Amino acid sequence: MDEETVSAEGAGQRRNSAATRAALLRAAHGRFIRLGYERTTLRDVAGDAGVNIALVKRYFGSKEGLFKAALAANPRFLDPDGHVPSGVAGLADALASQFSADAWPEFGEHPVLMLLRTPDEGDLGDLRRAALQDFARHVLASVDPLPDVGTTERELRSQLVVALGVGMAVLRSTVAVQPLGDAGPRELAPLLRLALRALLEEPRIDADT
Amino acid sequence: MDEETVSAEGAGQRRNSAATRAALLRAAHGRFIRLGYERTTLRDVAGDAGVNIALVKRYFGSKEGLFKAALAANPRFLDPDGHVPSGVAGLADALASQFSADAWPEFGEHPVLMLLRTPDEGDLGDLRRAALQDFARHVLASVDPLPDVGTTERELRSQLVVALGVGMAVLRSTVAVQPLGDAGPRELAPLLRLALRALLEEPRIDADT
DNA sequence: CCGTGATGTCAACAAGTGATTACATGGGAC
DNA sequence: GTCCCATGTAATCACTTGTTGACATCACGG
Repeated sequence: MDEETVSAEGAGQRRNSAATRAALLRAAHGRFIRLGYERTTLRDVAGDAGVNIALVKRYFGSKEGLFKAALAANPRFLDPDGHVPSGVAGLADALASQFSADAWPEFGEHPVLMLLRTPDEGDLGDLRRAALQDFARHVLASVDPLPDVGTTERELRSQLVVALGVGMAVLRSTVAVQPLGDAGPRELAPLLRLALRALLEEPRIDADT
Repeated sequence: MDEETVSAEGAGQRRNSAATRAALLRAAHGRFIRLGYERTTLRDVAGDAGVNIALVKRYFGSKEGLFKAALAANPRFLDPDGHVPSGVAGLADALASQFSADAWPEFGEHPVLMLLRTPDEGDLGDLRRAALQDFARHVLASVDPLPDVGTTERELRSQLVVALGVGMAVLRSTVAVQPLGDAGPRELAPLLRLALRALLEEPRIDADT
């Protein structure tokens, strides 16, 4: 892989624990997003950060501690600037821009991919489940509640929107299916508006075509 | 994990290369789907099949050969019985039944998950890209072509449908987000009809709400 | 200027991986 | 019955991984 992407030797400081820790965290964050937990090796992370591997233990205790720290530093979806988009159109625009090509250049891939490809064991599974449910909650908060729809179906609808986003991220990054892989917000947003308006604003279709 | 799930000692045959090969393949297929390529170890596969690990080399050459064989044995989506569903309603029903809980009991998870969590190196990436593009092609074949829509946008629309399916599989199996995780075809189908009708039959929304 | 704690380096370990080799054994051909 | 090859077994190799402890070195207060 490409090495020395981020280095701890930024300023003149030869020894700076905060900078070292930050470089390690940034390098790990990128690898966790692009490669997942298993395929990320501490030696590669330390190589990216330009730092000795033993410092992972010093600053994060273990690989799992490093992963949890990166997970805590993961950006929130749909409101990276702190504000929730309003209405289906705004939500579709936000999804389109965040899930299209060339978004998240600092990570190389969509940060939601960090939540997948994680061992199911222990509390890591709980952490990502919570993060994705939070994602769905943000979707729900962006639109007016549908009348005549129970809370369970409302959750289901919002989670289908999240599923659409997750699937887009996976197909774009991991598999690079075309033309979805290179699609930008201008091509995606109109279609996402279609799907989101149907999933979040239209009554269900029960019987026939 | 659970061991001895499938055994080569089915019949009285003490030595049967075909049975051994099949048991190995079935055990590997299940593990590849549930755990992905990396977390699947040949020792566990051989343990599941009740067979010595060296037989993997004999029958499949290597771990990658075993993976390719399992990938070739993967069921086709949307037409496991050979017939393509017709119309958006039929497509939604097929998606709902294949992507809801308790489908694919022989694998434990949705077979599409085998296509993800695969190293990008070499021809494995090409294989899964082809499989997913084939999936999208089946989606397109199930519906009447939209007038006034170019082929690129048509492909994009069908791939968004695939993204929805992939996202559902991921959220259901890997993350187990509720209520999507336990949703059955009866809850999913009406909502999928909404999304699919919008994505495949409605004209795009360009300007405002 | 020196000691003391923080910071970083080095070498090694145990566990687990896929791969490979030499050997044992069963069953059918003759 | 007796070869003989397909089939299966056991042991091991070379390698990578995360982890660890002992040691070196820098920074800074006294």
